[in-house]
Amino acid sequence: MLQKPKGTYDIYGKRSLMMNYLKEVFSNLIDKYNASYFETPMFESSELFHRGVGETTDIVSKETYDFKDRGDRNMTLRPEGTAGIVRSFIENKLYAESLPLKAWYMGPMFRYERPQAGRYREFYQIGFECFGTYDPMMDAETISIVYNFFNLLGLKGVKVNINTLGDKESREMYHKALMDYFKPYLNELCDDCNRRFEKNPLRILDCKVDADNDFMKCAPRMTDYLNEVSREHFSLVKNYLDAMNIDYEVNSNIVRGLDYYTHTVFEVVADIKDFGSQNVLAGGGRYNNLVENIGGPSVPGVGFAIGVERLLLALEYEGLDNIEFNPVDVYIFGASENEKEYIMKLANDLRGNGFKIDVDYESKSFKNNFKRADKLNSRFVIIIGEEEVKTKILTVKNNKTKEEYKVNIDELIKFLDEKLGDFDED
RNA sequence: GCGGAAUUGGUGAAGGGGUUAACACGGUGGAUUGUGGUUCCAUUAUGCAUCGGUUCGAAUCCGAUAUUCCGCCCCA
Repeated sequence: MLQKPKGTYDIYGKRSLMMNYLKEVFSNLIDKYNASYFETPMFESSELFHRGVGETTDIVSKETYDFKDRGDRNMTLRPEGTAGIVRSFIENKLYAESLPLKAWYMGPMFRYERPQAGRYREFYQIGFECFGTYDPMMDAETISIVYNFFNLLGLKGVKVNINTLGDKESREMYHKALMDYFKPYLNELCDDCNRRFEKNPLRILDCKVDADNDFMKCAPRMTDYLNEVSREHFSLVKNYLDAMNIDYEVNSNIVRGLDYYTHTVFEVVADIKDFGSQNVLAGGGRYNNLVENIGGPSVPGVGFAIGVERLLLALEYEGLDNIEFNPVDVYIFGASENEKEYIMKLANDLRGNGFKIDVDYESKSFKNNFKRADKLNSRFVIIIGEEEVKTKILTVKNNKTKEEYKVNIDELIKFLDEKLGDFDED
């Protein structure tokens, strides 16, 4: 049998309800921040990601879906959302408008990885980016959006971990200090860390293999290498988070795997046992050089991305996924084949007036139809027979209370409006 | 990219070489040709991820492949 590609999944049933629900909740929330919705292509020129995400990152060096199109152009399925939004920001010259500009998106991303629970090759992210301000207020606001979103969903035990990478100058100084420090210990470090030493010595700090070594505990700390500007920035971010009563912890091991971050970086983690690394529900940070690196003017940015599948897992784990299909307002069936025309017209009119209608297409038995009405959770059932067509008095049955009403066809819409109101109060 | 475990219907699953693949839920039809949700009856995998091999005989043993899950790496 043909099956879906490894690491992908189909969206239908409860999952589609949940995803629509998440998008709606987020959309409502983010509107309060005056952000606008973006959709950018799922594939872009490969160069964009090489320049944006970073040539040396794992994501670009070994996880992208690359292909040549029929015009022999190098294309890449987007592995994350930020680069595309930045490209759009530059290409549409949005920097010429009044800044800051806030953007949000939700869509599929693609990474060629070994799948696991909460980790797919095609996966969805909800993301946010803000361009045009260096002010730490925006760092704090960005974090607060994720925090508030998760709270809105009812998620408990959400933790915000923050760190600072400092500006370019601080980062280079720290980089050098780490290399100097670890150099003598190179043969004591694990193979992975030996690779990290060249590429990104920061990552050695959160290595699980070497964590117990004594020399790890005395390693130089970022905070000691921050220049005045970086230190001030970070301390203001913390002040603003405090002002909003957001719980956070400074965790100097948060480094992030994307090259573009400067200053604030953060992760929002769930507290679920056996989730392991999948506990990281969202991550983000500030990127003051990215827009320029991609070929735009020097405009700073901050943003985050939420992993939808992981969020869904966390919601399910905490029992916050009790969502059901909206019930049908009215189920209509006929006593015989002869009423089909009448039913088509009636259903069409009612749908046009905003009611959710389903009907019997197969002229099945009464029993069958009532069973179906129950299955659809239909609030009302209307049975059409010769008598009803002739007298224009319809039999409308409340499917919960079993009460039957005789309603003139002209009064039907008013009747349903009133009676359906009762249901909403439950 | 590396290491490990798993895979039986629409779903949850039992069976670990001997011929009708248990049980439960769900689906469909009926008992009940203008009134259902209970109950009862019937039906629902010539099929056990796929392809090969061993065997008189394979869901069961062996091999390869695919997928899923777990750990590592990395990330959302």
